[in-house]
Amino acid sequence: MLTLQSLRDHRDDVLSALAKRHIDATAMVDGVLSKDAERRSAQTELDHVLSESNTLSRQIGGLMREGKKEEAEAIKNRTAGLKAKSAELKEAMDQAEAQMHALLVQLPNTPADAVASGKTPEDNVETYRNGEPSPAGGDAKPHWDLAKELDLIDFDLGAKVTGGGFPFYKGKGAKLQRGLIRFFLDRADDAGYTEYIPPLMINADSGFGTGQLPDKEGQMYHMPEDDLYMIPTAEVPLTNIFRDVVLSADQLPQKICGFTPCFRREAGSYGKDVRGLNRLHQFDKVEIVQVTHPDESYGTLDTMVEHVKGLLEGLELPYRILRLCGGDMGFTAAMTYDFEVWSAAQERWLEVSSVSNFETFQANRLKCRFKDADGKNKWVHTLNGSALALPRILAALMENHQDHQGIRIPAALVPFVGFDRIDA
RNA sequence: GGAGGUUUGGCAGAGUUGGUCGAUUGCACCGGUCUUGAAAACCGGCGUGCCGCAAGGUACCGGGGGUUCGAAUCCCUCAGCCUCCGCCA
Repeated sequence: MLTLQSLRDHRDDVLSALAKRHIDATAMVDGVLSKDAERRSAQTELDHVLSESNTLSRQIGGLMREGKKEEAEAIKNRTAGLKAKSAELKEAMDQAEAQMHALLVQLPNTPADAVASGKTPEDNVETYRNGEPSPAGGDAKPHWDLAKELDLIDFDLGAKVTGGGFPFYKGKGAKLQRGLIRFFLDRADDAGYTEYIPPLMINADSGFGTGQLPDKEGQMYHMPEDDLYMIPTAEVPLTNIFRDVVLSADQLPQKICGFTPCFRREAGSYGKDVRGLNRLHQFDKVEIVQVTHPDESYGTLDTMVEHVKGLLEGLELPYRILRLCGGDMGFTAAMTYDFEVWSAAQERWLEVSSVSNFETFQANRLKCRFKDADGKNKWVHTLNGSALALPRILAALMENHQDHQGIRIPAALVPFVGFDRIDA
């Protein structure tokens, strides 16, 4: 959530930044500001009334102790009006505050300066490319065919046992999955990230902290009995570690990572984009998260991008990096780099990672601050990235490293999976 | 799931016959005196949000609600933690 302070101090800058998302937030921002002004004036008045009634209460206390009951009673009568008045003002203040908050949570993050204006994925800016997308090879097979022929993944069985989008991985398919997880975790460990195994369900407060709630509850599986949500990404439990926390400056940066399954309802998805491993309700992912000093976050974003590059190069996959334009960026991000791997068999780019800086947007929701050199508590910056999500990587490995006999395992991965080929 | 206990500022830990308690004290931390330097000792400071140019005011003693002129202290409710019992991987 944007900080109230930023709206108060830099209203016009906020509006022009949000314009890069192609939304006109003028009405909402001005609504926030007017509700805020309303709240403040109610509070000022309320504080005066409370001050007066506190004074009277103290007088009554004094008189009671001295046994001057009648004088005390006389003062008591004067408090009734103050009480009614303060209740009224409190109500007005709370209401203005609630209305202000309701508007504020609807505003997406302001894109960073370097983020391009733009509406669609076509407006994203390619910042790096490694390897060239090969032309469609005539006999390159999509991973869903390979998965069946080599008996690595059983989609139908998943559909029977659970439903569409919940595949079974089996045999070498399962081992490949397990090896990839270890490969990603070991690389994160080497890069200094502390590994966590977090809970797979989160409460509503955590959902709010990272921005899934309100409004996006439809994307998460919800257990109404206990009012818990299945995590859509490890970002949620990992980042919420820092909810309601004040860090000391020397505790920054915090670098943590974790492997979890992720659960997404993906309501509204359809068509070829959801074929095979392209879009699942349950998938595995290793997530990296950093909490940094505000001055450091963009440097950190770059190091996280470099980390993911290293993973893809280890897997020998052709990829490109896009800096998302305002219109294509998620609600909570100030800047996002997407990694896409080329699949000749599907003749398209597959998004395999997303690395973002949220600046203070999540910190403000999480109430995560650090104590600065001047002794003041200030918002931290939070960042995260997939490093990496499994299914599309698996798809890309199968599709890019297929030959006529089967699938070749890249050298860097062999120690983790225990074999160097998958053949029929 | 049942019974009981408990929840106070970074930590420890007072305060529950309601009344100058936002809160004693110790530790930690910051500044100063002393010292060649450090330690010790001594002096001072030391929670957070909001309103206010400031002085200052106001709110917060797990969350929410209530009683009262007045609540950390009483009542209701929810949650966390601990102990015992039950059930169970």
